[in-house]
Amino acid sequence: MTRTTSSPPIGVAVSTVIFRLRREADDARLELPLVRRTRDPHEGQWALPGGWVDLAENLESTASRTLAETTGLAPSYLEQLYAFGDVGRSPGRVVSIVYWALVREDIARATEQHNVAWFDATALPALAFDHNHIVDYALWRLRNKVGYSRIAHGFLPDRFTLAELREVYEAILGRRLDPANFRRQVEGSGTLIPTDDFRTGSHRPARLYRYNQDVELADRGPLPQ
Amino acid sequence: MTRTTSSPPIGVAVSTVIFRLRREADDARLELPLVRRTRDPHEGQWALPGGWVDLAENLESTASRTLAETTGLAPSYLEQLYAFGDVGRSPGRVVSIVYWALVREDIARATEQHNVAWFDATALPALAFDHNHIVDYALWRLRNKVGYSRIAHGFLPDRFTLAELREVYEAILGRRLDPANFRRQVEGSGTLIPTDDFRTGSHRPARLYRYNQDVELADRGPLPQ
DNA sequence: TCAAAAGTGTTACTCTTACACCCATGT
DNA sequence: ACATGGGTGTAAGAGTAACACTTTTGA
Repeated sequence: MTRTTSSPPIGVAVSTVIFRLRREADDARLELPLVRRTRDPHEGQWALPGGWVDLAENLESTASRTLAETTGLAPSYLEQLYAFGDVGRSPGRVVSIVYWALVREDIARATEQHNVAWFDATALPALAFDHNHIVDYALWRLRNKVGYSRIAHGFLPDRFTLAELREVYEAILGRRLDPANFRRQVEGSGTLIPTDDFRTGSHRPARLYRYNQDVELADRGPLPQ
Repeated sequence: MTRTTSSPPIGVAVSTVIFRLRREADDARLELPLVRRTRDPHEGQWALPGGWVDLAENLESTASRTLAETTGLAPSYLEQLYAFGDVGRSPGRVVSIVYWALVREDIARATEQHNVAWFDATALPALAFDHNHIVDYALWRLRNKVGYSRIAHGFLPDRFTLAELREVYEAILGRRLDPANFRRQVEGSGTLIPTDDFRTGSHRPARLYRYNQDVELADRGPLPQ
């Protein structure tokens, strides 16, 4: 198990699937940013943002850095997704550690960079490498995780109404939820703290809630790192 | 995002947490094989089996290979656990893609290799690198996964009694389960097919069951790769 | 016939789901 | 006043957990 440094090295890269929630007239949908490749392989095609891992940079730091470079934002949630390293997935043997992230910004901020565009996460074009596959897996993980953890709040500001929170769940899960039952479940979980303020809108004002920071509950296990 | 091949390369390794079930008088417990390191760093300490990834070898293949070299066995279950790549975890920057596996063998076969020993998974000595942490995470994942998938059968032969299956669950979860309720749950899931044979032992014979291969149910999502 | 595991029955309790209904506000 | 979303009540059904009970074998 000594490292024999003869053959050409394996490239280690990090890519990140970054989700944001785009609110529209009657519903909301998931979007993610893609970068147009300017060189081979797959020149001209859209790909996940990412980059090579610097020798003195942690994997998660690389994900945060490329995320900031692409969107100008800091993630409200960031987690490792999977390490993809099959021999044929890229010329010259590259192992990609893929992360997935949530960002809070709803409207496209100063994110208008060249060669970066946001796409509907459920209707993507043909991407470079195995990136379609990776996005599918990230979507599955997001939908799964929303069921047993509090990540939905990664899309929301500090204070929000129950209807806004429910809208996030509905966008992720792709189906409507009963407002009455949703309220009871989320109130019963103890993860929300009601504030004294209300969001006044077109009809009866709705109470604003914020997160209970103390409750790290059910975030599913010890962090691996 | 071009690969600048100036600095020394990042090493890419695979390690594997291999679980087996050791049956004893009244209960069963989880064990895993460790390898005694013969060089620095951490010479003399116990570590997870693993090795460098060959340039033409898939990550999962590397896990299978090192698993076979260590135990002489083929895994009945093999899944990626996590990619550990923090800067300080090993001298010289190494990214370890860690897998976890189940093997069927109950008794120690011809596994008696030099510098390889099996340890109680819940009472390990101080291991090399961050391997204690990795094992903890693998144990958490195993316990978690047994709740919603069929991996428990990775420890059992083709045909088995419900008591044997329950014993596996009890060893993994670390607590007793009600035989009556366990039977109903597992029978109701439709994953088991009863055979016409019975295991005759010290008391009333117990029916043998086998797996329903058709039901890939609830193995939780699309395979990432 | 007795101990012990195999297997069945029953009940209480929790959680989910569906949906009826009242409340409070802007227009 | 009324439409609309905020918020409460309630009851049926599914799933869980605890435990009493019957069955079948080897010793």
